[in-house]
Amino acid sequence: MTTIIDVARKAQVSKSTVSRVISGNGYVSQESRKKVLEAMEALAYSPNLIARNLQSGETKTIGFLAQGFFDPLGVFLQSFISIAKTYNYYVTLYFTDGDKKKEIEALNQMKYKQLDGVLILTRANSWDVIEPYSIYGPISTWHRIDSERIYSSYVDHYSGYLRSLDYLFQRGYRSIGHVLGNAENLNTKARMRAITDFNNKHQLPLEEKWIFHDKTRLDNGRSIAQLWHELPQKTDAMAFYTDSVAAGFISELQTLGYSIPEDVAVIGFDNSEISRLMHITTVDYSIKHQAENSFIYIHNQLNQEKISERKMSVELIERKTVPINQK
Amino acid sequence: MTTIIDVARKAQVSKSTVSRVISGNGYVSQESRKKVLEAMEALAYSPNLIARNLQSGETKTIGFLAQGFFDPLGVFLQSFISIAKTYNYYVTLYFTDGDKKKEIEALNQMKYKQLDGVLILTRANSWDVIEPYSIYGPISTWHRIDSERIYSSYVDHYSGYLRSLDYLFQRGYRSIGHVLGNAENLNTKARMRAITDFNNKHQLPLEEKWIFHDKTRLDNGRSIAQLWHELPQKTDAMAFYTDSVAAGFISELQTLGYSIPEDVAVIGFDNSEISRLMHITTVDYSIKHQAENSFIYIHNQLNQEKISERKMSVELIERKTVPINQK
DNA sequence: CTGTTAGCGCATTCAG
DNA sequence: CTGAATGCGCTAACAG
Repeated sequence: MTTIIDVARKAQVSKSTVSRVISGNGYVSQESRKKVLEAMEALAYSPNLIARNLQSGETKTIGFLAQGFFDPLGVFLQSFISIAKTYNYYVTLYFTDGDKKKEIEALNQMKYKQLDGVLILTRANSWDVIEPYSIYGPISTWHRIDSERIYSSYVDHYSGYLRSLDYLFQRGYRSIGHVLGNAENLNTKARMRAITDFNNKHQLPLEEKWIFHDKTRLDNGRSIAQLWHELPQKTDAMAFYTDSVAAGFISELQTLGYSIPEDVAVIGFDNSEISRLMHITTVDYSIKHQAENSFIYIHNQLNQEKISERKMSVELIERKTVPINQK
Repeated sequence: MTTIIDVARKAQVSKSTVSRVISGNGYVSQESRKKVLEAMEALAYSPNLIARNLQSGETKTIGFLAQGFFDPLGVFLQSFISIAKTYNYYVTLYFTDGDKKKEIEALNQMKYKQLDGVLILTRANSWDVIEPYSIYGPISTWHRIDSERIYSSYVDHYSGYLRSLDYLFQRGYRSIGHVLGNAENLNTKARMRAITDFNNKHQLPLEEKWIFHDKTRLDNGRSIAQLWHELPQKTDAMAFYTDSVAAGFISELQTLGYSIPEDVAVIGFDNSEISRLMHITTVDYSIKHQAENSFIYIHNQLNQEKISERKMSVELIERKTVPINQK
């Protein structure tokens, strides 16, 4: 392996001079520069970034934590990596499988100086446990949390969900079921408020048994389909907190012999690829921008030059799973 | 930041002793060990991994290169990360967007000592360009290539595809269209051979216009649906090289007013989540095992202790898009 | 069993 | 404009 010293020797200069031409810091005469460049070329020299990292104290890499693979992750990840690359950051992935220890290990990589910052897509530990790690480096997430120390690129799920419900109402649906995420999640709470306000506005009763909590997300809505199937009095529409779960719900109901949307209308959330493929009406809230903002926060904490945040937006995407109600 | 020296000072020993208790190499008396452990605790010391990496010359991280996000990537990635973690490796992701320069940059990270090895899921450059980088570290891929220097965890696409075609034949289909990947890809060539042999065996004519090459993969089969729609004489079945393209094909045909499988039967490949959701009959060839084998190769190149490879298998998954042909 | 010494490869003072 | 010296934090070889 050729090092800076080999280059220096070959170019007949000191290694500091070589270092200067590589980094571009400091003055170097044309002549010296030329000699160094030639020597580098001749020796096929390439810098050892570990050494540079040790010196600078940073690795230019950001950890991306998620429990595992689920649908919106793809879009988020791709946008995140893309913007990170633009600003010369790398992204390393940690799947925790919901294991708290694994998550802590990943968080600790900041302490060990392996990671400059961390993005949490889906967490395993409670925020109280995670928060203290922010002393080792910036942490951001797309979940809605109230914290001074963790950035949240959340969108307004209250109004987003209300948008879905109003749309169902306009199209003639009155008995609406809800599939929400983990009850402790603030996004879920925002949706719960939307449900309450929606029911009050339209004088609809709140049916507790029509609210489902999909805690695991693992079976992608299949179990929810079973529960719906066993419902004595079925809803004529179902609103979901995420497309992949809506997709699994539809898929399973079809297996059980139902037709969608004839037997039940479905509205998703995320506008992910699966919703496009399965013609599911959904809500787009720009995961891309969220990913970018999450990165921007981390970047701005780490660097002097600041990037400005992207604007968020929410949009309803009409497809085929919410026709006008004929019943 | 507290370093090994602070700990040594506090514990009243030399830094080598501290290093010994951390790494577990060499002998340390109970007494010294105890003092060191206490000091570490008291100072909340944690090792700087960059320094360790500089010393060892490796980073324990593997680059995962892909053009961008597409369906089977999720399963592959998850399995890959999972096994990598088991052997204490990290995975950093590089999306090339099909840009050759970006891919080279990523490959160069091995030269810069930032990456110990590289997995290529989908490439941008030709293999001839990629191969020389193997001098900097092990490279593996799931594509089928003939190379001494790049490992290929491919499965036998010839027999896998023949399996699909025989299944279609058994179920009564005689006019079969094919959607294949890039024509230069060896997997594609294997499938072409399967088509030829299949046609010969059953005395079916080879219809060139029924063979489609999906070069981009970007629109997920939508354009193929258009082409099929414009076919003067339509096939009664379509076989695909990957599920996501089959899914897009179905989705687009539905938009055009067709019914699947009534108007055309569809068989996919990969057994990915999307095929399960959309009830697409497909072939499972254990992406998980491929991911594991890809990692195992890299690991074995890098380490003394060898892990043994996983066995591969191919299995047909019957779902709803290939009913018995009634026509 | 332990301390001293010498690097790993590079960047950055500080003189000159 | 350039070289010598120092250090980033840790590991490993070598004496003792």
